[in-house]
Order: sequence, then structure tokens, then C-alpha cells
Amino acid sequence: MDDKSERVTIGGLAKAAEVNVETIRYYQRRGLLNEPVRPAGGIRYYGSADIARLVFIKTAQKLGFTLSEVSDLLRLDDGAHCVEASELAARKLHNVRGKIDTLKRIEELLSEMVTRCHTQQETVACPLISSLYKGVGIL
Amino acid sequence: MDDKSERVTIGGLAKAAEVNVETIRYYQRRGLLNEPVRPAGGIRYYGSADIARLVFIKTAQKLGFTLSEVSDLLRLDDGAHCVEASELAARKLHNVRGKIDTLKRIEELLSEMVTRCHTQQETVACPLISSLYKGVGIL
DNA sequence: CTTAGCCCCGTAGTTAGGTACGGAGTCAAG
DNA sequence: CTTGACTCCGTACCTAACTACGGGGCTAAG
Ligand SMILES: [Zn+2]
Ligand SMILES: [Zn+2]
Ligand SMILES: [Zn+2]
Ligand SMILES: [Zn+2]
Repeated sequence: MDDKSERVTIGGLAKAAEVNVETIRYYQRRGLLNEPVRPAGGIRYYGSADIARLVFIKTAQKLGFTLSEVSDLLRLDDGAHCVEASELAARKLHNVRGKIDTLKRIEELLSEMVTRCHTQQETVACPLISSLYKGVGIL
Repeated sequence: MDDKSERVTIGGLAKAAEVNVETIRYYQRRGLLNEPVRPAGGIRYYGSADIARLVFIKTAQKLGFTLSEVSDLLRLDDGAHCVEASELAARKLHNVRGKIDTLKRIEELLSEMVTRCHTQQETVACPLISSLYKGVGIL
């Protein structure tokens, strides 16, 4: 097990996980990533478990979890908290669906506005600007 | 024309437009709203044009425009910049559609994960957690 | 043995869009 | 004429997730 991937410095870890070194240090400060012991004034070394953890964090983030939710998920990673984890994901799913609905409504409004601009006939003012002054109902 | 709406203080304006007083002052600092002249150590008064402008800003914001884009839109409000305004809106529409696509992909992934958790059969680890470790392709 | 390139650490700055605070001045009601 | 509610103004603070900086230390290549 004296794999190369078990002896990389913070810079190597950053490269491997495609994140900034500062980001790693930031995650350590936030407790998302643990810092290996430092051999008396020496340099810390990282291994594949750290890379995996970074992948986890970045994946969860891409799915819309905040870093504090990522902390929760990591704490649930003991094989015995399936229910809690799926509840967290279900809540996130719910709010993703909400965002989609809102964005669809926005899409509708914006495309109407753009269309009206393009079909304007001898109107004095830009219909797009006018509708911004008129406000928009639910959103 | 000595309407009541032509002689409100900043507090009244805030109430009328349902925003915080500090928000108004912030918009003034950003140049989105102009401050009426102040009568030598007195108090500024606002009118219905200011309310309209606040509605404009808030509406544009709800549609996803940043405050700096709102500035642009306000500058285009002279009846002669229909094309520029609709271009700005079209760009926004494009990026709203992009966000919708991303969120739909996320929705898919999350709902798969939640489902797999609920149908797990004698698996040791939580499939949701495992898939976070595995990463996710395009996003 | 030297030097370039990393590493360590603490602290401070960034973006967006506000929100809060505190002291001094003003205005209207009583 | 006093009181209480507002206004004015500058400055600081807030959240999230980084990103940058600067000084000192270590380390591997030549
Ligand atoms: Zn539990
Ligand atoms: Zn599970
Ligand atoms: Zn033009
Ligand atoms: Zn137009």
C-alpha cells in the first residue's frame, strides 16, 4: 500500500481533485477535511481517502448542497443513517423543483417580453421596458 | 398635481414600494435611484416617479437581472433602445434556460438517489452516500 | 550549498445585495 | 417648547464560498 497516491502534498491533492490549494485549507478550517498530522515543522501528506472526500464534497455541491449540508452528509456516512441522508436529499429535491418552477415562470415572462419587442408596431415605448414598470404578479 | 404621492419622505417611499429604507439609500449610492435635492439641512421628498422606478427595479430583479443590468435597462429607457433592451432580455432568457436544464439534470440525479435509498435491499452502505463518492458526470 | 519552488499560517479581501448602527439634525403634534 | 418619530450620513457588518497575500520554513535538483 505504499502507493504514490498515499503521499501527495497539498499541492498534489489540489491538482488531483482539481481544486485550489486555498480551497482545501478552507475546507480544513471548516472541518470538512481533516489535516494529517504534521511531523514537527515538516510537511503534511495526503492520500487517496482525501481525494475521495474532495470528490464527495464537490459532487454534493454540484447537486446544490451547501457546505454545511455537506458536513451533515459526511457525518451520516457510517452506513447506519440511510434514512436521514435520503431525507436531506428529498428536501433538496423539493427545493430544486421549486426553483425549476420559478425559473419556468420567468422564462415565460421573459420570452413574452422579447417577442413583444420584436413584433412592436408603431408603439412609442419599448414594450419590454413598459412591462418592467408594470410589475409582475406572482414570483 | 399636488398629489399626496408627490410628497412622501424616504420612509413613506419605502412603505409604498415595500422595501427597506436602507435599500433605497443603497440604490441611491449605486445610482439606480436619484436623490431629490435637499433643501438646506432639511428633508428630501419623493414622488410617484420614484415609486415607479422602484417597481421597475424590483420587477427586473425578480426576473433575474442583476442590479448592474438593471442600471443598463434604466439607461435604455428612452424609447429609442428597444433593440438593446430586447437583446439584454434575450441573453437573460438564454441563461435562464441553461439554469433550467442544469436543475432538471440535478432533479433527475437527486430523485434517482432518493429512490435507490428507499429500495435498498441488503446493501451495506447507503447508496446515496456512495454515489456522492462516485462523482457525477456532466454538470 | 544554493536556490527555486513548495508548504505553513494567520489575516484580510472579494462579490452581491443588502442590513445595522450611532450621533446629530429636523419636523409635527400636543 | 418639548418630546418622539423620522431623516441624514458615514461606516461597519452580514452570508457563502472562496481567494489573495506576506513572511518564514522546508526540500529536492543541480
Ligand atoms: Zn441518526
Ligand atoms: Zn441511503
Ligand atoms: Zn443604443
Ligand atoms: Zn422593446
